[in-house]
Amino acid sequence: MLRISKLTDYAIVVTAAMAGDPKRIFSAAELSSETHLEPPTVAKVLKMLTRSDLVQSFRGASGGYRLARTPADITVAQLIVAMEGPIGMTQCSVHQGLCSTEAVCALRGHWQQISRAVHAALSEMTLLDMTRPTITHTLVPELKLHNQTTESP
Amino acid sequence: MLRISKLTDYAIVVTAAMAGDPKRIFSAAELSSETHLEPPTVAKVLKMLTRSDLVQSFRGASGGYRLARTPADITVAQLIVAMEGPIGMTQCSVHQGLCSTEAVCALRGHWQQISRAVHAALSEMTLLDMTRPTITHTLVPELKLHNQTTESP
DNA sequence: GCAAATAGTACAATTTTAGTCCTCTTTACC
DNA sequence: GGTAAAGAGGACTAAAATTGTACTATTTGC
Ligand code: FES
Ligand code: FES
Repeated sequence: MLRISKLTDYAIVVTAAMAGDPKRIFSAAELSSETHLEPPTVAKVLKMLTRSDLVQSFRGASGGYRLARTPADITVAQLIVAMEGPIGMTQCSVHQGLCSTEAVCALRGHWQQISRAVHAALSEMTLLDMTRPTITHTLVPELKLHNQTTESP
Repeated sequence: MLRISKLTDYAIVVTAAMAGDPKRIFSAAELSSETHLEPPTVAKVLKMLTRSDLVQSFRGASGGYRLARTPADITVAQLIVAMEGPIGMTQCSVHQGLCSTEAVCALRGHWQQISRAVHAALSEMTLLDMTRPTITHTLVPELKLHNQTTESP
C-alpha cells in the first residue's frame, strides 16, 4: 500500500492545525483537543518534530509549541523525513546482498532514482497548501491522463 | 521511511530476473536459485503476481512462470499495486474520522493528490528500464532542480 | 499411473508500530 | 522562594502487520 505510518499522519494533522495560526503558541493539550488525538500521542509527535527543528518548543509554564517556519516553508517531504527517516523505498537502497549478483544488479541505482522522484513529488506540497480548501489548485485535467486501472477502495 | 514491503521488493527482483529472457518459462525453483531467495518465498510472490495477471503460470510437469507482457509494458507501479494493493499514503485516504472536523478537513483531498503524483512517478519506471545498466536514462539535470535540503544517507 | 510443478490455504514466529506512563527539568507567576 | 504548568526524555506494554513456512489438492506431460 506504500503508506506512511499513522504517527506521520498525525504529525501532519497536528502541524496543519498549527498552521492555522502560525504565530500562536499551542500547548500539547490544546492541540490534542483540537485534533481529537490522544494527549500522549500528540506529545510524542511534537517531541519528534521538535528534534528535527520543524517546530519550536517553549518549556515551563505557559509554554508550548509553534511552527519553526512559515507553513509555506514546510513541506510534506520534510515532515515525513522527520518522522520516518530518509525516504528510500527498498532495503537494498541501504544494504546490499538481497539480489542475485550484487555487483551486476541494476536495480539498486534505479531504486534510488525512483526514491528521488517520490521525494520530489512530496516536496512540492507544503503545509500551506495542505490548509487550503481541498480542490483548490485543481490540476484535474492533468489527472485524467492517468486513468487508474487499479481503482481505489 | 516510506518503504515498500520486502515481499514487494522480492517481486521486483524476481520479475526482473524473468525479464532477462521474457519468452522463457521459469520454474519457481529455477528463479529461487537465480535470485538467491528461499523457494517458498519465491513461490508465494509468483502466486500473488499470477493473480494480478502480471505473470502467466503453467501447471503440471515442465510448467512454470513467464511474464504476461513484455518488460516494457510492466511498470513498477503495477508490481507494487499487485503486491500491496492500491497506492494510498494515509489511513484517511480510505477511512475518515481521524481529523479535527472531518467535514472541514482539507487534508484528505490533498493526500489523494499526493498519492496520484507518487503513482505517476512509479508508473514511469518499467521492468525494461530496471534491467538496463544502472544510470541509463539519466534525468540528472532535472533532478538538480529539487535540491534536497533533507539529504539522503 | 507417476512424477513434476503450481494453487491455495492456513499457521507460527518475528518484527514493527502504536500507545501509554513515569520521572526529570524548565519557566511563569504569586 | 515556592508552586504549578508545561515540555524532555526514555522505558515499557500491547497490538498489529509482516515474514516465512508447511501442508494438501490439482493439473499436466510422459
Ligand atoms: S535488488 Fe536492490 S540491489 Fe539488487
Ligand atoms: S487528515 Fe485525512 S481527512 Fe483529515
